[in-house]
Amino acid sequence: MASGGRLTRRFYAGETCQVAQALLGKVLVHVDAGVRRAVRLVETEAYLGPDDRASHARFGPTKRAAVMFGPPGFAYVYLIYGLSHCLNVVTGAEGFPAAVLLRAGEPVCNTLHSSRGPGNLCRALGVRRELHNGLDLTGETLFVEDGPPPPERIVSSPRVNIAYAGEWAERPWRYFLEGSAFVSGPRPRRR
DNA sequence: CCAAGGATTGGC
DNA sequence: CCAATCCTTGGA
Repeated sequence: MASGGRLTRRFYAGETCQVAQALLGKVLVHVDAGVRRAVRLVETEAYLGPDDRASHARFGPTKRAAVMFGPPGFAYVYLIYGLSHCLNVVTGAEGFPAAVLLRAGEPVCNTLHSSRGPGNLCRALGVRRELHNGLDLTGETLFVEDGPPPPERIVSSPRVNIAYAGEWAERPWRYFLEGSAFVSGPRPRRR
């Protein structure tokens, strides 16, 4: 596909951990009332399947998590701690609940705020649950643009703030670009 | 119906 | 370190 074009549903339908890594270096865009707000993604996390004890899908297709059970390429946006919105992209096959949490990006254009951390990333782009949850990411409002592979090395680590998930907390399903100053939380040297 | 707690953040 | 703040979930 042409570099710079929007990612297709086929892209999001891929295996979740691969999609999480493939999103790094790509550009997340929100066309906000005609204003293009964008960041280059530098940190993601995979939430994989109904058995993942860290995933919102662990309780089944509840009202909140229903989007994760739907087709790939849609936005799952939720409110956490009554304060922060978090943006995920639904991945994998329809019926299998999986998503990639977009945790941080480096500012590209018209950002409203720091984009370091999942709540901040949403604030930077003007993404909110009431506006964007369930939105089709192959549309023209909120989408990710394809591009060349990032020059930085991709590093993995356990996911952040999911200690409650028992042994699932150990899975190295957090991915980020090594050396990026825009990555949130703990930054291991390498893996 | 009610209690508990969270895929976070920013301030002390 | 810890409170903010509200929504979601599970259990009575």
